[in-house]
Amino acid sequence: MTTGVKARSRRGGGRPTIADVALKAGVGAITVSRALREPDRVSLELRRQIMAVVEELGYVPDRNARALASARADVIGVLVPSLTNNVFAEVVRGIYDGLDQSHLQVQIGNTHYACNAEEDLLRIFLSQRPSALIVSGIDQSPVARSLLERANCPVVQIMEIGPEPVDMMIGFSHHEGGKAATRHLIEAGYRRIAFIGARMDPRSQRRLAGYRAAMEEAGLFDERLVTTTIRPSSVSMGSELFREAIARAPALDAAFCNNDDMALGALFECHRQGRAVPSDIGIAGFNDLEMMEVACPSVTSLRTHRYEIGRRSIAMALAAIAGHRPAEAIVDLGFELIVRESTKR
Amino acid sequence: MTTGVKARSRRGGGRPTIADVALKAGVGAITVSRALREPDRVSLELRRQIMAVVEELGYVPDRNARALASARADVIGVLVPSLTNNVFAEVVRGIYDGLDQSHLQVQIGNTHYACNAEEDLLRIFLSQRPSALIVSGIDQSPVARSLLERANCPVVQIMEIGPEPVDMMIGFSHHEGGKAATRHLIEAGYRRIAFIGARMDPRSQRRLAGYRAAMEEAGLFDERLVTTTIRPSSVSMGSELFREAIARAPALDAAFCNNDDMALGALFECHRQGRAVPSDIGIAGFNDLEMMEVACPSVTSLRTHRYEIGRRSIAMALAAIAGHRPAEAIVDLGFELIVRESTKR
DNA sequence: TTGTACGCGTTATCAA
DNA sequence: TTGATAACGCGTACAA
Repeated sequence: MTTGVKARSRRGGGRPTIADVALKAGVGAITVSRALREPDRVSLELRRQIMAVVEELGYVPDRNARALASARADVIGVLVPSLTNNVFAEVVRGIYDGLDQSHLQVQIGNTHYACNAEEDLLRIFLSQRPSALIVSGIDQSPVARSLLERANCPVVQIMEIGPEPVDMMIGFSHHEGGKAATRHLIEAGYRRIAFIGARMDPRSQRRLAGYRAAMEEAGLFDERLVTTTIRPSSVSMGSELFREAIARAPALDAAFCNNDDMALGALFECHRQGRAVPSDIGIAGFNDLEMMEVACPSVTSLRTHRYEIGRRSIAMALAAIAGHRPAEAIVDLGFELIVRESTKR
Repeated sequence: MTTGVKARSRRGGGRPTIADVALKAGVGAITVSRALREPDRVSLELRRQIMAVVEELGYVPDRNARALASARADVIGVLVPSLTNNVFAEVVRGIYDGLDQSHLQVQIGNTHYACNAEEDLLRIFLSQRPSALIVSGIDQSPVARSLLERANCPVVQIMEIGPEPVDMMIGFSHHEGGKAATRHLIEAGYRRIAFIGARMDPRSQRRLAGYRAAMEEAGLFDERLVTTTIRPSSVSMGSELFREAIARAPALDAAFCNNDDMALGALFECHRQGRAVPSDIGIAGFNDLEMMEVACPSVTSLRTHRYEIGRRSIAMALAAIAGHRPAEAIVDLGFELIVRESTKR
């Protein structure tokens, strides 16, 4: 017997180990390891032999042992502020799709829009030595940012772009988006255009800033047109804030909502109050969820490429893991204004 | 020196290890380990001493090493068929909330409603030796079921209940739900009640069966009233299938939709076609998403306790991990019919 | 291309 | 209550 392999007695639950496979295949453990991870470096004959034994024994590599030995877990940590928010649900879908047949796994962390939760999750992720990290937004706390900078793995910030990436970035400008939607309402002939926003996380704040810039540019800005809350956004919150907005500014003739759920709520509220959309009130949303197209009337919205962001963020991470730095560290995917019935005055 | 601890040179990235802490605190490595995991078994004095060093060095236990040594990862694997589906997004939210301050982590796997993906993900999860598994539905493939039975950890099946749990179960009867919603439409005076369903996964199939049972019971069943597709459900698909349904059965006077997105799509389509809801057409959905309440008209739906399911499934898993088997292996959370304007004829 | 020796950081076991 | 020793299962470094 030329191999020094021996099957030891087990502490754990009898699962076959690499040593069992090696023994049965008559090769060294390391050859089994290579046959699985870098098949090209093992002769065809041995490889086949090994794979047969792997099948026969139902051998599955132990990820924990692998991670310990290589000081790197085959995990990509993903931090999102919400999973019930359709937008992030689609980002996550893009991430899973972009992963495709990679051997890596995604681990989702939900920060609930709280930066201390973000720091905690980051620490937990880092304790696993992830292969890469994907985080939402660009407003990390100083602590979180410092953790990311010392993460010793590729980092992709998604959904937004800004001047100082930790590493890589892919998203779009929420400020420009807010400005574009507002300008469209102005060009459509609306004048008393309200901003309605819930949650008001940093991205919504920037949309509001874009709205404000466009309104001031046109000499139309009025504080009373802005109605916001930090409470979570939802369809019913859209209805509620629309009622508030009308109370504050009875003459308003349009509403730019910080997302599509809110826009839908505003639309329903208009129905209920007998206000015609778009003739009495124009409505524009943000993100362009699938239902905006089919609503009655259909709702103007700013399409954001969130699925694409998810997909490409993973691609960037995988490339970086493989050692290929992207030509551009910052990718602006932009947005697209989709004009529909709700703003055709 | 009474301790045999020595700090070795590092291959990994210089993170402090338990040996560093032990050395500095003048104790054995195992004592540090215990101080962190079972503080009660370490004297107060040593514990304080150790914790101070932990703080000072910023020591974080390596999860991979811990998992390897204990043959158990502090991970709960969760398998859901979708994340963009609001229902599962809320289940997942409940799961995260139920986890609370537990040291365990959740790892989400998305099966995309495909049972081969379920098997693959199960294998990946099992290769980590998870502390527990939570899986959606009760229709696992024989292979998946066998993997679960040999998983050697608590298993919770969620969203449905059935006769033969792998281990534990929490959910409700989709058959009864479908029956209850349909009976309500019948009692409200509707006769030509269509069933409109997309995706038609096993749970939707059972809703359909419940619909059929109620219709046959009332002598109202007609094949032509059923319109389904395996394509994914969405608001626009609701509109599309409603048009199909009307083409197949022009005299239909109500629609029971297999979920709320579909119901909303049907509602919008009625608006577009000038059909009054609820007088011309009654509409009922399933799940009772938040927006059903605020839609115009508000939409009748069957409220399901999906957040609660997530929350309690984790509680059951945590209890089982701690060795406390529940009194009842099967928990039926039921549902609640919420009657609103859309079916008030 | 293949194998040997050893380290990865922690916990289980058993002894003190 | 505490510690020495030996796993845990695999990958790295280096040698053959």
